[in-house]
Amino acid sequence: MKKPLATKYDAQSVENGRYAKAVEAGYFTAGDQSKTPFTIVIPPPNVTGKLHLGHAWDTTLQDIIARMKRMQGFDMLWLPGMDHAGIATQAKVDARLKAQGISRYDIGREKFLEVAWQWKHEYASFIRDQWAKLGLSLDYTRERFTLDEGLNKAVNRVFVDLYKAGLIYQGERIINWDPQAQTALSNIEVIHKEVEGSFYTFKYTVVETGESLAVSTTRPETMFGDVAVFVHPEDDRFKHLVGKTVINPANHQPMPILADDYIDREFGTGAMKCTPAHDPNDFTLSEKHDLPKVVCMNPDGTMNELAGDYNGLDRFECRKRLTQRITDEGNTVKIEKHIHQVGHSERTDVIVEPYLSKQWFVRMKPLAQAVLEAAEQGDKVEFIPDRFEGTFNHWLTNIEDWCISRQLWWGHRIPVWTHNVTGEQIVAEEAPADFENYTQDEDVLDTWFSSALWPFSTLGWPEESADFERYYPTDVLVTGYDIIFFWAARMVFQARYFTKKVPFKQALIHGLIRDSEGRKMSKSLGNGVDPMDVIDQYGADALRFFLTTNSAPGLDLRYSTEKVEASWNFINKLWNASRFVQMNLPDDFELEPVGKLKLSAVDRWILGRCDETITKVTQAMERYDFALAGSFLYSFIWDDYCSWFIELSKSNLSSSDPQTVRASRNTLVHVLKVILKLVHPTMPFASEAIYESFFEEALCVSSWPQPLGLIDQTALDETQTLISIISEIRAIRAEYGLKPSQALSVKLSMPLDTVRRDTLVKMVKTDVVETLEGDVVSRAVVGGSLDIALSALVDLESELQRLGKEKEKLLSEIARGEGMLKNPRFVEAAPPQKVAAEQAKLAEYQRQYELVCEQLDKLSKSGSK
RNA sequence: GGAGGCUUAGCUCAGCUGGGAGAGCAACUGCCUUACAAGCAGUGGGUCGGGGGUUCGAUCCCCUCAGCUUCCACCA
Repeated sequence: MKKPLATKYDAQSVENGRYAKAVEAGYFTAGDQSKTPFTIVIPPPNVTGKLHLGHAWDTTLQDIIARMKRMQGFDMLWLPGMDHAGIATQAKVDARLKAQGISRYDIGREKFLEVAWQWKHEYASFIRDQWAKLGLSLDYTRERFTLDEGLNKAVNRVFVDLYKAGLIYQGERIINWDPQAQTALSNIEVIHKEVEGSFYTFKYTVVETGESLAVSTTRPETMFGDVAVFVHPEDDRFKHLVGKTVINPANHQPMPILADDYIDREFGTGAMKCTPAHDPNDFTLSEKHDLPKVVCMNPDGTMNELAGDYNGLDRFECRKRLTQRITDEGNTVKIEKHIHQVGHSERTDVIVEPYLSKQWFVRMKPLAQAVLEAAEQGDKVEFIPDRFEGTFNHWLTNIEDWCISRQLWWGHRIPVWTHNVTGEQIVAEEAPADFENYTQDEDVLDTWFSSALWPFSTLGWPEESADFERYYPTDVLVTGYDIIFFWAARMVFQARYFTKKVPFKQALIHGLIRDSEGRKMSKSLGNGVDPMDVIDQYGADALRFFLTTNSAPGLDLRYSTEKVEASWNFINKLWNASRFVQMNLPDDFELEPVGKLKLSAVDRWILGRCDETITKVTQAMERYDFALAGSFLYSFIWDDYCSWFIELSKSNLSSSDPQTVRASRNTLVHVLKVILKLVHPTMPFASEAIYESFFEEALCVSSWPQPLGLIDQTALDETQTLISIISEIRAIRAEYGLKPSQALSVKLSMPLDTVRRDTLVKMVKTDVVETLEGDVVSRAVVGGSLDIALSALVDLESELQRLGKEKEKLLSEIARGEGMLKNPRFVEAAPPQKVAAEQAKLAEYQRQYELVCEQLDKLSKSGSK
């Protein structure tokens, strides 16, 4: 024995210090060229804060795969890293500066970036601490950051190549503008929320005729940017007005009435104001009709000089005052309540302003098309569950150009330089030699632009890199369905274009973690659970087991303290079972191959169950169905190993035959060893701690278990009979209120070898006799029946009642079985095994039925005596 | 307006390609049996959301209705 196990399972003491040792030993470092590589890149967490339960879930899934693959003999690379999270981090750093009374403009770009890097170092170290507490088997020798030098090279290469291929362009278009962060956003960074607003209808006076035209809007403040009013060309109400002029009630300026069949006659008043610089549809319309594009707001969401009196006023305040003024002037027709979807910034949550602005875009159609075409050829990512492939394809099919420039400082600076004098624009990976004559584009790229390159940029691309050659494409990506669009899809099209491959062969998609009432965990609700608190209380293993065995693939998971506790109980159970085994071994015990020992029936039985478990668990885990694997392990460990095998072994362990003792000890240890290997990926700390109290080698780099193939049906049947007898005796005791301490005598219809007989006596205080005096009660058990003297049970009436019920039940079972087997269409159509199984069941029911009838007969006679 | 998911025991959820409904927790009964009382042994509890269909057979496949939920979408 190597080290005795503590008498109590204490997660803290089991986990503390264990991780650092494994990292130092290099167990998680990839690179063994003799093995087949298996690669996972971590979805890089943002350096904005602490990891939440969602991260814990996501990374635990990856760790389980990594640990299993490593044990299965793969050269496992799990590459860690973090994301600079442009807008989010910049907002955090801004907030930190603000707390010191400084704005980023006070200190300037360079100084600001220093502060941001400082922030990054702090949070990176928090995150590494949390990874360690979770026990993630990451290869830190390859850790990357989305803003590090190598990744910057990759970003520049990609930008320049796409630009040269005409797939990146600069254009003046309507983009989603975040007036708080003062930056452009991509479409998916806009969250649409239902908002109750107003639907304003105002009177526009037609100059030529003096009549008034009613026009509706939800955003009156944009009226300062109006350039026309549109009606449908076929709309009889307005046909006569087309070509005439109306007065905009906001600024009293004249503008034309135009016709376009884009207008929906049914909607609103049928007349629409056109604001090209503040609405994407109006923009399109203005292009078609060659109208000016008038911007009436400043980047910070205040009105500009075009708003006259409202110059400098916040857009919403302007809306209020303008509406009041128009009403005062008698030009308001009506104001109705209106529930509609309004875009909010994902990061700052302010209402996004559609805004005309010059930005950089990625032309998405060709890139998406290439992915879809390759997929049709079968070269595609396998999504698990597969329904997410539909989500993914739908998005790619309906994709819009991607706005990639951000008016931020924290990020990859756009590699475009403009000559200070000539205005010549250079797009290049490196600054021009005479860079002092040029000015680099002030903007940075969307964070997701660099994240999209993560699976290959982290491996050294675009340099010739051994890691890239060996570990790319990666094997599986694990991520939540919420970032399929943001991240997974973008990695796929960038990889398709630049590496001609999918970046990962499989994508394992999981759901979102919710609170115990099914609500999303969020800061505003204050219902978030910090994984570190859970670990402090129950240990990382309990958290990991809970997270990964309590959900179906792709579905959300509700956090539940009770279930974490149940997970803890399970680990505790395993701990105690291990202690039992250890207590029954001599100090100099060395595990022998069990195949050569004098195995008892129960030894062989558990070895057979163990083989089965290895196969089922391995299969489930390879399909990433950890919930199923978990339930197999749970019942094998708790029910088969602890409740039955350990209990049944107690008599063998105290046997007078040294060979029986030896076989029993070795089987206990052998199966425990297998169990520890199988649970290790899910509960690395406790399994490793227990393992090292038995064996020298480190569990995490030991080999995955294989079935022994020693199963023989006889041993299984023999033990099943024993189990059945014990269960029946327990049930009888419970039914008749007999004390467990009260000895019973039973007569069996089948022979029982000495070993099993000893076990029976020891476990249920029951003697096996050849003959019983007086009336007996018979019960069917596996492989035969057992008799007990009626006198021992006292209560004849109860037994008769029970037999009556039993008879009813058996009759209905027999009727069902016969009905099925007499149906020629079942016998012909059903698979032969199924038919055979039904026949066997029927025979067994019939056997039991006869036994019950016999009993009833006998007992009712004796009752009437 | 499109697309997905969910509806199974009091609660939270499993149920793999259709072949007699399961787990954890909760409840009830009895046990300190020296690995574990955070435990052991035993028990009860479900017309698998409603209705139709396919099938010898449906929790599972198809249609339909209802409720909950998520994502996508430019309706002024």
